[in-house]
Amino acid sequence: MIEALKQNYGYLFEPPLLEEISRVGQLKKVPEGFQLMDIGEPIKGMPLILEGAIKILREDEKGNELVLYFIERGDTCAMTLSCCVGLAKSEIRAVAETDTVLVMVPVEKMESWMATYKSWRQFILQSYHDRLMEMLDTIDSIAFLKMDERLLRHLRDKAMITHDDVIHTTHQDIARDLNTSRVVISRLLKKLENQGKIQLFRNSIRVIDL
Amino acid sequence: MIEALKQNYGYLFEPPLLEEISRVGQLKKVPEGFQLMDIGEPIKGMPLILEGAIKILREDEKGNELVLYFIERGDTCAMTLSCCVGLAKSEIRAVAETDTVLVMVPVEKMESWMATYKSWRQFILQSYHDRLMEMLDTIDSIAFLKMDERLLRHLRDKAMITHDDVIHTTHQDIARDLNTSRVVISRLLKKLENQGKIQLFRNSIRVIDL
DNA sequence: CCTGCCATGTAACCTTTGTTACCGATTACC
DNA sequence: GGTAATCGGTAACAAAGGTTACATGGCAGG
Repeated sequence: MIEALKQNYGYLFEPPLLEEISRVGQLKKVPEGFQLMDIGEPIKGMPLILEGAIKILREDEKGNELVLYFIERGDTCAMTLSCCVGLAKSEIRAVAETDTVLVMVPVEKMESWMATYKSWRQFILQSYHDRLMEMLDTIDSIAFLKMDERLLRHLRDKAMITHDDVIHTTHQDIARDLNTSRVVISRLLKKLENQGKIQLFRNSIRVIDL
Repeated sequence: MIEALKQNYGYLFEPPLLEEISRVGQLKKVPEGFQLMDIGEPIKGMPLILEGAIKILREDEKGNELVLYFIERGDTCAMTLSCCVGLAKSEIRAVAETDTVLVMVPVEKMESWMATYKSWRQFILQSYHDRLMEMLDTIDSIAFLKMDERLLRHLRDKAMITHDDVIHTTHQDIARDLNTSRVVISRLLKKLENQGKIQLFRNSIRVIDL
């Protein structure tokens, strides 16, 4: 584990911190689709991603969902940090977007490392910053964009995250991610295909206009 | 200034920190409507609010606006913190919602106080947490609610912030805050009035259903 | 007191998005 | 191979929200 940590976080953390992380952290490998955390669940630990990507979702009382953003290798989930400060239950759902390897760090360490390690402090602040900016992006999308542009943006994000211009998904799944209906997504996808921006297949979509 | 600081932040900060703030901070009184910060502007300092309230807005390239949230006495703007970490320019606009008194702290102090004062560290983390939660609220509103519910929520927020169930504003202003058109707002306000939830006057609205 | 601006109300119409229904094609599974 | 479930295309319609246009009435400033 220490090697993988060094590889992904070596440029961020000083050696003693890396060592501490590898001592108290718990390595976890999860398959695509695995739910790492749900709304209302108590926060057990804080994830440091070594490989893969995680999709962060919000849900309302009626079960409507919305993707907030993705986190990738080198990232952590600021929402988790955040919950350690205030209430101890999660406000979001986290689902592995691809097969993912991560280290879970117990939440108790957070505060103490904040005092001890400057690099940890900076990492936490940087994470908060990154997540706030992603939230702003999300707000921009849903507040200012029409569904077709949101859809294209979502497809680009997914292509980016998986490092693959072919996205393996269904119209129904996309509809859930964007909190709309399958029919709307099919309609708009067909339009985007006619505009030459994507290419449609059964169970997959190629993004041309990246 | 030190008295006002003590009154609003005394329960948060230890005396030496309060003293440092009052030494390096700059007291500022601004009238309602005053623009404290704009998008793209470099961040000069970090505001600690002593009295009043500030409206935080987002704008896209086409000039469409959207209110993100309000900050009040005892709050600071995490977006400002955030910008100190990454880029030094603001992603948001800040406008005084009421007459407001605040202390501007130079951004250089942020990092050093983080190492020195535990209470500062906790305050910063708590602020980040609060702001993330407000952003989640905003996302919930625009993603899951219809315009009439968003409108009612906005009116309640404004009433809360000003501690007054009579809101002094115009339909046009509300439309700008919610990124929609005046006609839509007038239509929905009339509907809310017919439902007995509000009462309409020229240049003001009384919120009944708080 | 007159004039012009601003705030509001309302009608008519259009666009975008959501809903329901039904179809054929593909795939998984027995 | 047959059958049920899933996936995607499409039509028809409904609802929400955005746009344009115009009327009324208050109010400020001359």
